[in-house]
Amino acid sequence: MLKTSTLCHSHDHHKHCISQALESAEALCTQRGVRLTPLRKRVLELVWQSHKPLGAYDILDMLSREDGRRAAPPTVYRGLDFLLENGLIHRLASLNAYIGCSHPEVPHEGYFMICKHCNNAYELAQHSTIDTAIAAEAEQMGFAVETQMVEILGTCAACRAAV
Amino acid sequence: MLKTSTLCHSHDHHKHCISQALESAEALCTQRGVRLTPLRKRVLELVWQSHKPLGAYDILDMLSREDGRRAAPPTVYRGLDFLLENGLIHRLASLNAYIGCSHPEVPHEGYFMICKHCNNAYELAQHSTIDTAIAAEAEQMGFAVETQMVEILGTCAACRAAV
DNA sequence: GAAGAGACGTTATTATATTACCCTTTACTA
DNA sequence: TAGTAAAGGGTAATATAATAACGTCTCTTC
Repeated sequence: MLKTSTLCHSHDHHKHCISQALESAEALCTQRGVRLTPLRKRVLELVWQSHKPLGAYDILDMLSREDGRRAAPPTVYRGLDFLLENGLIHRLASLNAYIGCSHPEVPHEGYFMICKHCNNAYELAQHSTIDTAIAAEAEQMGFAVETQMVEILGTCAACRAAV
Repeated sequence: MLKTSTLCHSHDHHKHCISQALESAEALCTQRGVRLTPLRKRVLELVWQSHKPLGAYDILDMLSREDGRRAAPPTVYRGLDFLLENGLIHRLASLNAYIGCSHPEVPHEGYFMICKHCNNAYELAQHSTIDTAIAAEAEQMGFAVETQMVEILGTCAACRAAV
């Protein structure tokens, strides 16, 4: 039942990946009656340009470079907040970083395996056994779950092989 | 199989709890040949004074108040680093906060349920079903786990009852 | 076209964490 | 027991992450 976000193996695939994400973001926003403004779209695009988690200030630098003038933090954080609220990206608390969500249609928490070597973050599918386990433990404690943070750091299969 | 850290229900119990923690910290450090210096001990004590996660700058303020003079950040962070390395406290990434570990004898990752209302953090026992689930998923991906971060935010049983 | 809401620019500030430098204390070893 | 290396910790400065407060512009809606 394990499913990871599809990683891109080529430049073309990656481009496809980004445009796919933007397209479905547009559709979702339209459907929900919220506005995917140019700024928000640009932030989303920047986040997707890497499959690796990106810091807010990284995005800020990219924006600034594009524009010439220096963008200010609230500009980026507003974009990120909107995208988070709409489930289009996830925040990785352990890295203070943000990453595109591969399945924004269904609101969900992100479970991640993060490789310390290549920095890729693999999003685990919802309804994994982890999900079940957490729900069960919470139930047992009488704890009402609101937000979950599951971030596993280590070495991915590819990097282990590459030693 | 669920076990939470014992919460203190009275002032006396709490005092007992702190001295217990300090005692076992002393023992562990001696056994490991590392030094639980006065500063480190003081930081540990401050962390334990609350069962709620405490920010580094909260600790800094407490230290400063005790001393009269203003302590500087590295003072606290060095203490926290030592305590983290020796498994005497855990760091909660989602809150940028630190909390005493109730079972420092066995090195382990912390799994936490954090109540948004009372701010208590309940540490789940190792070998919980969550543990098993994560190991299984990692295994399946060929991912070598190093560090885990499981932080569940919500409302604890006591606070739910208290509505 | 006036009122109100939403988006975003701008400046400043707060919160969290680290670096670099230097001196003292501790522990080891000859 | 003197010499020395390593560890501990004070201090100032800086880096990184996030928010607050306020103003303006552009829509919609009446």
